[in-house]
Amino acid sequence: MSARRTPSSQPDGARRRALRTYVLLMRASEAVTRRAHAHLAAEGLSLSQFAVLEGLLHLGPNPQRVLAERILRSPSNLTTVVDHLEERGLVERRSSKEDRRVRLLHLTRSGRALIGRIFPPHAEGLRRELSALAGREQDELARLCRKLESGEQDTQPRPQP
Amino acid sequence: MSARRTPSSQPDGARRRALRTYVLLMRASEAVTRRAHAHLAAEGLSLSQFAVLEGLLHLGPNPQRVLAERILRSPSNLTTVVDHLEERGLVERRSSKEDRRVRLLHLTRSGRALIGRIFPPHAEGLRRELSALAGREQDELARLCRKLESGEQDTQPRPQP
DNA sequence: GACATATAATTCGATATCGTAGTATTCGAT
DNA sequence: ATCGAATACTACGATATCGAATTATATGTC
Repeated sequence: MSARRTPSSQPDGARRRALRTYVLLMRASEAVTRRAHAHLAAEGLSLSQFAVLEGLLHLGPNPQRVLAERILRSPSNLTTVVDHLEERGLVERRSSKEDRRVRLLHLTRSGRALIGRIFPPHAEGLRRELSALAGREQDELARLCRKLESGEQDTQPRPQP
Repeated sequence: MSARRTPSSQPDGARRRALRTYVLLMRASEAVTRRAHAHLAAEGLSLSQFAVLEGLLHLGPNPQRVLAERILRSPSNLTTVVDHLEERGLVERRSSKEDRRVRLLHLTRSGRALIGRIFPPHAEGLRRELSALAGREQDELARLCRKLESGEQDTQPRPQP
């Protein structure tokens, strides 16, 4: 490969564009997150607490590690979050018989009732937020986000001067 | 009830699409953020501390309120973050003469040196992250994110049964 | 079977983060 | 000039969040 594909040697323009795109990505995700989760305060649930309950609702009982990965938080954070959920009687830790290192998280009856009650309006709120985009735009956004997350980059690591 | 514009009565499909799009949006923004800010640990800077320094570098001295809005954090959080930056001698609070409620934040000499040193490689790291997308794709992502942030929604607030 | 390594969860210490309440100051209406 | 509302910041208490170290258990190698 030799033919330059773009009128390159504009690393500065590329940086500016990347910076602008990144700022907008952050603002969008934070704005949607805040608006979509405003209703949680009324239940005394944090975002992470809600996400754990939601995960258990849709995945069934699972080790904390799995939930941590799903909600993009560290294992030590999950310990804290689950402590609080357990104090409120919304989840239970049960030791796994197959692997005794693992504590399987279960929804209690009351936890299931809570998340069952608040998840549908939550999903509706997200639908309303995302309705700023047409269906095709949402799909395009999803496609671009997948590429960004997987992070297949430009392999050339910049020429060292 | 009038002419239906889409083969509607598929609120569930719309919800599922919104949920999927939202999850991917969050995963992309968190993945890029984590990778792009990994270098901050070496400087002992948190993401917010870095963002405040960066804001001061590019905006000049400003009230904490302005920085708080810029980095999407609460005023009370800014107090904490600035406390730590001030302890390290990276920023200074100076009372404004025009409005004595305001504490203008300034970079100190050492703060300016630090952010001046680490910002360029940071911008380069972001460029590399975003290079997973072509320039036009970045612009399209930016456009979609702007629409999402401003949040012009479907005005119809769902029929109340 | 013993042992090094890997994994799941916890503990600990530090900072982040928010909401509420409080203080100082400014602004607007009278 | 005064007073009520708004604004900028801080104080405080609670939870979130992380990284590093720790404990318990599992797994692979010899």
